[in-house]
Amino acid sequence: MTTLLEKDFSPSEFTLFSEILWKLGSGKGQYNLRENIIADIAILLRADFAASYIWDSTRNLSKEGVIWKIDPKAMEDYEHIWQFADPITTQLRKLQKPTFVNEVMPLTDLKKTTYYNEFLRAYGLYHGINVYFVRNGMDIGDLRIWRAQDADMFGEREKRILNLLEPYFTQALPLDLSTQYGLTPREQEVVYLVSKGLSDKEVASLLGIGFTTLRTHLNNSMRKIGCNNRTEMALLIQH
Amino acid sequence: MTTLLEKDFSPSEFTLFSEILWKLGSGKGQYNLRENIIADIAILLRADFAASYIWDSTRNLSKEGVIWKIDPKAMEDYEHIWQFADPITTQLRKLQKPTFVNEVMPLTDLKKTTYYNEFLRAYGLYHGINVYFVRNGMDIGDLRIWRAQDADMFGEREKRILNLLEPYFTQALPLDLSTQYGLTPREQEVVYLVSKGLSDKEVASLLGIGFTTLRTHLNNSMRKIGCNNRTEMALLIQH
DNA sequence: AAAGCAATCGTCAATTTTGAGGATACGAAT
DNA sequence: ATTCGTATCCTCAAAATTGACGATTGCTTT
Repeated sequence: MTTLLEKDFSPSEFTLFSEILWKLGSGKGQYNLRENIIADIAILLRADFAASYIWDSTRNLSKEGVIWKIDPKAMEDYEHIWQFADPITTQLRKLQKPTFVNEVMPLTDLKKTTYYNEFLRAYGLYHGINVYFVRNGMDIGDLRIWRAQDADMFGEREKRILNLLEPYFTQALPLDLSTQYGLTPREQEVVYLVSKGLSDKEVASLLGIGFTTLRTHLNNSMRKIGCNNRTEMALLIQH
Repeated sequence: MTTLLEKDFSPSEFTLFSEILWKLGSGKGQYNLRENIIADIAILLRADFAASYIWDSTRNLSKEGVIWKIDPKAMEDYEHIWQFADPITTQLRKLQKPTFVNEVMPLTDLKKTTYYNEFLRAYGLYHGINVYFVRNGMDIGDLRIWRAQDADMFGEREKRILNLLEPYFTQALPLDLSTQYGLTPREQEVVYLVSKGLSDKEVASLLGIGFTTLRTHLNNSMRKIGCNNRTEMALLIQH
């Protein structure tokens, strides 16, 4: 484990760091963990913008974006258009450790790309540091942190922090029920609600579908996940 | 939340602190959390001895002791004899915040007691700092940290650390099913196994009791705990 | 046009879980 | 000696869960 330096944190940053570790520990496997933590991470890294995606290896694309101080339109644009012309993410992902964007492509080269001129620059994303989390060979989420043009570049401090947090994230990020078990969107909703302790009838009425439909989804889900009963499933999903 | 000072930690202590927060978060509700964490806490507080008990308010005594570098005989003596002649614990518990032993009784006074001369001194427990964790008005566990006679007294550093950790502990320590819900020993076993995802039949055969007996225990437990179904119970127990 | 997938609804039967009673035996406490 | 709590077992019934099928619709991909 990388050792942080004492000067890496101000007292309030130290508290923030404690809170992040707490959230990563106690929110382990929690569905909206990335939403809950992205702002803290960004502030701790003294960043101006932050995003987090999950890589869907079956469809070869980034999905389920979570953003902080980034224009929601940017996320939409990225998910629909720009990720397919993104010249840096593929390489950054391969490294599987905190990496500056300029380590995989010098800024001078990046500036020549349409991706930079029409996407990154348009939304003020200038200095970048990314990290991709992998568990059992499966991508389970990433962090893409940016600073504005007038800010300093990210430095070793930010790498040290992300290195330290990396194993915590890797353990804490929830399974992606879609890519891990091949659950359809509807099946995921069903599994999520059942795993909260609701009865079949309650879930069916919550989702506004028939009881028999719910039973079909739940049967298929349990078979895919490989659980013998709903309690096992709840423990697996909620950790 | 108390803010730690940068100088409170060496780099390795900082790492240790991170690990403690991680354990408190990820081991939330875990049965043997105190065993898992007491050594880390003691080392972080630069202590020589450490113990942790749970207060049973129905019987008015400390139980389920967990110790670090303390003679097991000391724990036995304390649980059976000395806790009933302990002049400091009651007062320390009332304060419900990290407190030095000499804040509730000056060392000169303490030294006049049999408790000191025949118990504390016999086992080398000289400078003490205690903290008692309370959730929903229920005692859920404590920390009793000691240094030897030749060591320095605990100081504000240790108070700051314990103050910071206090809310984490309060959330992380498991419920005591006996004192919190009045579960009998057998009911606790049943609840624990059912909450692991086992079926009624499996639990019955594991415990070597009849199915109907198990059903009785489980019915009584669920009523006492106030859960609507076993999934809810599993989530509550296992977090 | 055909095949495949997701979401919906259905039946039928077996199994498990939950609820509401009551009963006996044993040991500890009053 | 009686009460109390714990553990054990019982019946009967209702409700919920699980398993194994099939079937339709609409949408996407080939």
